[in-house]
Amino acid sequence: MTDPQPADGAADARMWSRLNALHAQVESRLATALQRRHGLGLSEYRALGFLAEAARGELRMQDLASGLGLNQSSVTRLVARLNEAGYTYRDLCPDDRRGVYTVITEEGRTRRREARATYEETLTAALEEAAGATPALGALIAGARRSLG
Amino acid sequence: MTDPQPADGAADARMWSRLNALHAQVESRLATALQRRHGLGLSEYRALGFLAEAARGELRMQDLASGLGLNQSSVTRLVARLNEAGYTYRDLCPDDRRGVYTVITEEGRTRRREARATYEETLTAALEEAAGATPALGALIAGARRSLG
DNA sequence: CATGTTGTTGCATGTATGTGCAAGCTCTTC
DNA sequence: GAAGAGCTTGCACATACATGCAACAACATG
Repeated sequence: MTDPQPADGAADARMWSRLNALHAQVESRLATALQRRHGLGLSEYRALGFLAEAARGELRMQDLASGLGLNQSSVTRLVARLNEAGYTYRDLCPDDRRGVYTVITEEGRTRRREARATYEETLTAALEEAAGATPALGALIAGARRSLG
Repeated sequence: MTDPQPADGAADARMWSRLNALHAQVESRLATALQRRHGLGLSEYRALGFLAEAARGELRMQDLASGLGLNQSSVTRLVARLNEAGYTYRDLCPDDRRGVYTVITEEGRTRRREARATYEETLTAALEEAAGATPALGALIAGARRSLG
């Protein structure tokens, strides 16, 4: 089929600008809610999520980095914060002593479970609000739910 | 009409995660391209865009801040960088001496015009690539172009 | 084999930048 | 003046980039 809306630089820029505004607004609300209600940063919450869903609750730094879209040094410090909070601990890789596993603790799982409710409620509310405020965004969000939900 | 994909926390979270990955990847490519080819940060490029399209090429700090999604202090420093580069200059508000206008210079407009090509090409390329790599993202991007382009 | 060489991988650390928050300064308004 | 608005500055933090170190891998040489 022919593309009904072919790629166009200026149009893409306008579209991306809108998407950007939506992204910034939603992420900001998520960050504020998590920080205020659970003392967790957004990257920290997402890291706990990845760990909680990984096999045996552990991941190597590198896998965490790619999952979070952060670079390796950021993850080093992120995990240091999680360790200090008691949500994770380090475990050496037995077969490759260069490797380090970060393992989520029970306390970490609990924290994540609690925060998850906040995250999902805030997210849905923020999306609904944005959709209500701007019809075009409403269409976009509905489409995203259809294709990515 | 009934909503074909009603709001659902877990589904929204999955959707947002995907959107997030797309956002991070595209923004990162834009930032790298602008920095390497024009020595401009993403916020700086966007600030030049807002200024270039504003009436008389000038905006108050506050308006710039809300347009960029940054707070006042960040804009103070952002504008300081643009001023140092010669892309903007300050102009006092004649009727309210608390206010400060940031005005784009000819050099700033030129820089922005040059960088705009890079920005739009990189953006379209990144979107096409993401769309090609993940069918669901392709559908989302097509939908976004339809509703926001 | 054993050993040395070279290059790569996984992570940590130093440094710089961009940003947010809170306090402060100047100016306006009442 | 007192209160508030607009902007700047001091400080703290999260992140990116460059570098360093230790462990591994592949290969050559004896």
